Amino acid sequence: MLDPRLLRADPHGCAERLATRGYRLDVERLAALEERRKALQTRTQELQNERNRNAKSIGRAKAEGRDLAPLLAQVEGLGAELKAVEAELGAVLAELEALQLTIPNLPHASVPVGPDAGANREVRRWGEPPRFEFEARDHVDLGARLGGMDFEAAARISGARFVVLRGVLARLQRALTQFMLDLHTRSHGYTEVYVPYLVNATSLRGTGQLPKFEEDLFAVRGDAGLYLIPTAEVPVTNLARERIFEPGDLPLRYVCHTPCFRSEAGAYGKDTRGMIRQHQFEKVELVQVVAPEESYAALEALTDHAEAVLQALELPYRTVALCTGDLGFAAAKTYDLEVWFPAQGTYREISSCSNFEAFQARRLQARWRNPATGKPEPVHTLNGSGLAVGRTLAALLENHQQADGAVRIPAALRPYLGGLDRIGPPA
RNA sequence: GGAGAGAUGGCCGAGCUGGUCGAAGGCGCUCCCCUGCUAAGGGAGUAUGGGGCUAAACACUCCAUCGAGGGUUCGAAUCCCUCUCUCUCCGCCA
Repeated sequence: MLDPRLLRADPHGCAERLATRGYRLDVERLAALEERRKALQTRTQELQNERNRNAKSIGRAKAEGRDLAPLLAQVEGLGAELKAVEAELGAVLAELEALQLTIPNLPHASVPVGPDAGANREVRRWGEPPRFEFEARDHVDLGARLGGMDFEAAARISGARFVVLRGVLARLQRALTQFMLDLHTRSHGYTEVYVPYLVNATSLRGTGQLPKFEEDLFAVRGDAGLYLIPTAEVPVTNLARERIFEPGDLPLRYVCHTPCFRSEAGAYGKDTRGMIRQHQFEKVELVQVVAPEESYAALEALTDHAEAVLQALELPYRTVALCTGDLGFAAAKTYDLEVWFPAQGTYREISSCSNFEAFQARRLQARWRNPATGKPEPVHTLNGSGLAVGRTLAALLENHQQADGAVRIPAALRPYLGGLDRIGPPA
């Protein structure tokens, strides 16, 4: 949610900045609603004030034993009028809120302006794409040869876009997860958290998945109104909801491993092969809650933390600053990390690191007491994948494959696999 | 799953035979005074969100909030209904 005061004070400025990300802000509609809101709210409060004063004078009169009839006659009709105005105000506020909840965040000034992914700006590259003396296999082939990556079994059990891992590949996924958690907790100052995988609608509204992106979510049957988490971002960021932090409490740095569930409605036909786009995948997520003036330094640091995983795993990647048109709904600025996939001969997203500024914090009512003003003000929130484990597994298989179909295990990961330095097809 | 109890400000805790209660009292915290150190004592202040006013802020003022939502009433922390959560006992269970 944008700052309602800013939206009121400078709607055209907001509209201009939102236009760079392809969102058209209906300034007239907003102004009309705002005008009605102001009139109705003022009127409501006047009537409430009148009611309160009347009630008090009746109370006094009763205490003094005076006749209440004339006073009661005086307030007749006031209640009905108040009720009517309140109802109208409620409707306008609901409409205003519904509109505000669907307005995306303002892009930061440093975000390159452009209509789509084509305008994204590469900021750096790390590592050399491997050159093979043979035809590079993709992770699906490699997985099949190694044994233990079974899409057919998953389809039988659940349907398309699931995978069953067995044996060394299941262990490899677990090893990757452990490695990432250890790196972030030991070297990057994050605290590991364990959180619910089912969350309520309020939590999803807080981080921005609702109301706009309900079709991407799996809702759980029954009347509890719960959803499967699409990312750990939701429960972890909601740790800050309805809280007021003291300056000394910040920054909060959390790392969390969870499965993620995405319905990916409408995405069928794209990236259908392999573990790249699944309904269920593992992810290690980094979340930070920081004082506003720290947030852009925190974004750089958080991105470095995610990059450190790729470097330790010796996976070539590039870092891309998303342009205004490619930015996610809630983000003010985003760096995507794209890892090299040899079989496709291209870089593909494996992490997305974003600063949401106060956009989520305002929806969450996540605040800190700014020592400069002494008042509660929204914090800034950030998150990034550190990393998506399924895609990391796929990238690792593909980048470290050998001519014989075996896969080299990078040194950093070996302690998590009992010292194994390669995994090969069963003898 | 069954039975019962409860949810009040940063914390504890009164109020709950409806009226001057946004809420006693205590603790904590902040500021001031006093005290030649530490201790003790006196005074003032100390919730959150929103509206109006303002170029903005301060100040001022109004509204809302006593778990959430609805209802009764001129008036609800107090009465009624629904929901959520917490605690105790029993059962079940990884």
